Amino acid sequence: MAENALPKGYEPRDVEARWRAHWEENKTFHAGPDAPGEPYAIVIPPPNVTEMLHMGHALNLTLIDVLCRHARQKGKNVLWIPGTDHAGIATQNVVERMLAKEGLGRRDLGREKFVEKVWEWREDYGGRILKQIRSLGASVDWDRLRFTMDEGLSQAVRKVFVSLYNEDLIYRGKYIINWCSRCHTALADDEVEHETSKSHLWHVRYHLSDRSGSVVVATTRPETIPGDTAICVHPEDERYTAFIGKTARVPVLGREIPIIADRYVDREFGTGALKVTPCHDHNDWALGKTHNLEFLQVIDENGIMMSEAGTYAGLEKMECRNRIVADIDAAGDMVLVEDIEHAVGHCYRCHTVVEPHVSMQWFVRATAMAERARKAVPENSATVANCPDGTTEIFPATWLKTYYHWLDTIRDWCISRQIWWGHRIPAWTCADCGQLIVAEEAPQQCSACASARLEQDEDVLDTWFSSALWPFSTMGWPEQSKELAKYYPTAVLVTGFDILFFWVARMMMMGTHFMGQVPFHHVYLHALVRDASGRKMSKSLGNVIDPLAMIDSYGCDALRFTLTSFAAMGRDIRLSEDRIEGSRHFVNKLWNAARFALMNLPQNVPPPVDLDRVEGVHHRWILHRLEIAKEQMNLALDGKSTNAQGETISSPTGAYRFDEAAQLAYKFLWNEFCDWYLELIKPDMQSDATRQTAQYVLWVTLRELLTLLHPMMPFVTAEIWQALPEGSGQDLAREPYPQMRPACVRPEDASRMECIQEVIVAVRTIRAELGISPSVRLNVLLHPEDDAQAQVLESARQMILSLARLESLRIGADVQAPKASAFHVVRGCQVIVPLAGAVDLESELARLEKEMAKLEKERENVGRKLANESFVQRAPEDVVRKEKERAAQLTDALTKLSALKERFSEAMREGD
RNA sequence: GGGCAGUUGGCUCAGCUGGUAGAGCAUCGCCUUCACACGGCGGGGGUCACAGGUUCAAGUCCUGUACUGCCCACCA
Repeated sequence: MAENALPKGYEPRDVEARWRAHWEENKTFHAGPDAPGEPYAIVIPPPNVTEMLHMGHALNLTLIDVLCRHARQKGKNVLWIPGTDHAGIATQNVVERMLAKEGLGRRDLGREKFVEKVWEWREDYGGRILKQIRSLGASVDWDRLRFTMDEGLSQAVRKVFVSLYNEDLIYRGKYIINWCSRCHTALADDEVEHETSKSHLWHVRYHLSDRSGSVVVATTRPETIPGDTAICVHPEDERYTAFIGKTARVPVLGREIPIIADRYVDREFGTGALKVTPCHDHNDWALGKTHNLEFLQVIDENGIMMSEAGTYAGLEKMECRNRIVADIDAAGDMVLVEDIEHAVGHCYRCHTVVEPHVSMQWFVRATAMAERARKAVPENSATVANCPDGTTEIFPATWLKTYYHWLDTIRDWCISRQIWWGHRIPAWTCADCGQLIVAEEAPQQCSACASARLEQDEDVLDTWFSSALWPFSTMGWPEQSKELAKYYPTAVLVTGFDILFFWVARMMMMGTHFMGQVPFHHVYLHALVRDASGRKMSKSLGNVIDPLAMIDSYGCDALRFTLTSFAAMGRDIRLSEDRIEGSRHFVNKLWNAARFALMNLPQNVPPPVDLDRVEGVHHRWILHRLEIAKEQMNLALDGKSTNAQGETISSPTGAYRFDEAAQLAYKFLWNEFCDWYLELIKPDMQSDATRQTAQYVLWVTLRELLTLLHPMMPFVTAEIWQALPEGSGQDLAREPYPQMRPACVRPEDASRMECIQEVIVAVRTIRAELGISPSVRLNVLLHPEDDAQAQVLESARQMILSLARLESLRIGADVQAPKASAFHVVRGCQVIVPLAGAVDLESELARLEKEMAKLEKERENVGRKLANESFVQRAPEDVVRKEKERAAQLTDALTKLSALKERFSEAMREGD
């Protein structure tokens, strides 16, 4: 025995720290366009610099890492670009909060100073998330770390802005947008989250100016009444047709407004009459435009009533609401106050209620770009031919419709933000002549009047504007870099479905427009991580499971394995700590299996034996199972594999089946390698005649098994690998995927081994159910079905003796079962366990009867099927054949068992 | 109002092209067997949400219902 040894317990903390450092120092994951291999690139979904690592990141990074490490094993040229997002509003909020503690506001500092502060903050804290990415073992290329505000990426942003402007795809204008009065900025439509909340529908009477009558309108926002510039009714609504063209007076304020008609009005809702406030409602804005109404702004960007609101000027809007409701009520014009539930928009960053607000903003004209992005994701392979930009496939395909729908109904994208942290809009206005100049670099003088008094636009761009360029801006665009030539389009984008619109769709739009090529071939959308009862993890609920704490308690591999095994497509992940603990047990199992192997392996590489012709049914079996595992792992991750005949086969369930990959690894390691193979070779290790073969097969199997597991659990596998003979000092992360060994695929041998296993299980079952102590060594008789089976069992004599814990084993057609024996029939082989006096015969009889009843029931089912003529006629031949075989098998087993039971009953009678 | 998922043992989930219901955890019994008690061996536990339909055969395909969750949406 060798002195190879691993410590008794696996200590993830030390091991992980060592490998993390090793991989980084050796630049193991550095990639470059000149290296060989088919390109395989992935860009990280850049976390916000402000963020701390949460389970969503952990899942995302783990899945990407599994793909990257697997692709590297397959000899691909793998580039994984890491980076972070400047996250405009979020980061500005964080720094503002920090300043607030010192009693400072951003305006106290001024723009320049404030932005400086943010950069300082980023210097101090921006590295946190990067460190946390490291702790997960993500195999990114750290030499290519990017930040959306890097000079290179900022240049890309300016270039894109200017090009789109010159193509008339970016324009500036005064429009109604979503305004967050807390963040003090415009928001894009999808940055507004709608939530239903309880409110009231106020029915307010508006008197006609000519005193001929009144119209009651229903509103959810009485505070906007001062901004009313019309009342709108449906043109065919008999209740109101007489009023159309007349004027009415705004309650309390008394201003005169027209009554107009538009088919937009829903006659069923409220009173069927609508007050129109063009400056404070999106719909009313549109109505105001078509009907050429007055635009009257009464609420300012801080949510305070403006001078146009008359007596209400200066009030906060909610206060105004209360006052105006009271005043209308006092005037006797509040007809009804209804309780309703309706959707109210909130800021996705700070959750403040969003106010429709009219202001000068920049927009991207989205329709044409959206159409191109849509076309690049064909519905089926038939339409692939018509895709000049290449194609992107979305996994799981259930998201396809959602993607289409969003692009089909897209509206122009508001890209300007009234904050200071971000890419400042490259547009200047001439203070003298008002000329607008859009340019990549600051112009020296006005292009129209040559004035030098140019003022840059105050706004910055939406954060998603720069992240939309991420797949190519990180590779050096607008330079025609070697990276772009080699790695673009990237292989796959892995991200959560929650940013399908924010990010994925916009990358598709920008990628197709500027590169003429989709940014990625595949999009894999993973689930959200929830808590054990399905709730979203949030600090306020206190149900957050911190990945770093989990890594600390259970090890990174345990966390990674848990996330991988949970990542079934199209389903949210309900994570609980005991699942992670369960995975730690798995990691530990591997560790201990490796310890056992090392105790039994020589110091050096064991002398090879010819695996294609290796003796020993258990060796042949494990090698067969190993081949299957290799194939299955490919199928699960790539969706395709090469089989023993060298043909390409594809998985019916497609690629990115992380859950399948994990389960496969789990079963192979635990249920096959540990439960059976390691036990089976223990006797081999005791004898010079068998040791060498066992050592070699063990060594090969363990090495390949480690390779298969490595993408999911890189640390523990790397640690074991370097302790193995020939692994010492080497890095598993650089090891290729094990070659297929077609000659080792031998289903007949696997079947023989299964027969042996079933015999062993039969003895164990008898022992357990009859309460025979494991320490009692049994004498067992086997009466095989035929000579071939006899030979198989004979060859496995040592294994059966060992695993079933036997004193002696007799195999033969001539064995005579003592009357007082326990029985089982396995594949036609009678398994006979003679019972010593101490055993309770009654319980054996009960056990036997239970067993027979089970078989009897099954035989009935099968019999019924075969008796059904239409089954025999219509079912496929091999299904019928299988059923017939099964029937014969059951009959045989029952015949044998009832004969044995007869003898057994005799024994009991004699015993009495 | 539209769209999309989900509903399988106590819990969390697999189940591909329809052919005798699986796993992990939990549970019960036995076991300190020289890799592992973070372990070993064996057992118990499911009318696959409900109702129809297609089929020789349905957890698996079709239709409908119920419940849960998510996304989208400018009915004030």
